[in-house]
Amino acid sequence: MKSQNTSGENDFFDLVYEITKLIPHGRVTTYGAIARYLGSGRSARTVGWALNACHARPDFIPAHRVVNHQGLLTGKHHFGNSTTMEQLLANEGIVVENDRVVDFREKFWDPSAEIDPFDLK
DNA sequence: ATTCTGACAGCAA
DNA sequence: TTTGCTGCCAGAA
Repeated sequence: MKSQNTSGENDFFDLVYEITKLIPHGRVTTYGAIARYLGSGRSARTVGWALNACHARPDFIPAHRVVNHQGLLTGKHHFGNSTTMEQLLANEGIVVENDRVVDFREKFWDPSAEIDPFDLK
């Protein structure tokens, strides 16, 4: 049965959306980090698949803050124009050089490490 | 129902 | 070191 979760939705997709919306302004994370936080670990592809459907969501999903583990804007092509994602990141102070987030490691925001249980309640 | 693809990531050679 | 294959989950044909 589908039990309701106090943190949000139980659906993998919705979970991805929730986490993505929790990404701080000016920070980025990776598909694998989200998947890992969800407990799936290697289901990073599903995270990307969920974000692919984020446009179908009424809520704004800052999917531009989600990149692959290299810091590459692999999904930029899904923002309509290839430059939209880069523009959004640049708007947040994130410098994108050659489709890659500059100082990605500094900008990286790991949900499983940064989110405290107190912040979730 | 089966097969393939997809905004990834990890591991083997 | 780089390259390639496999695993993962969900949806479309």
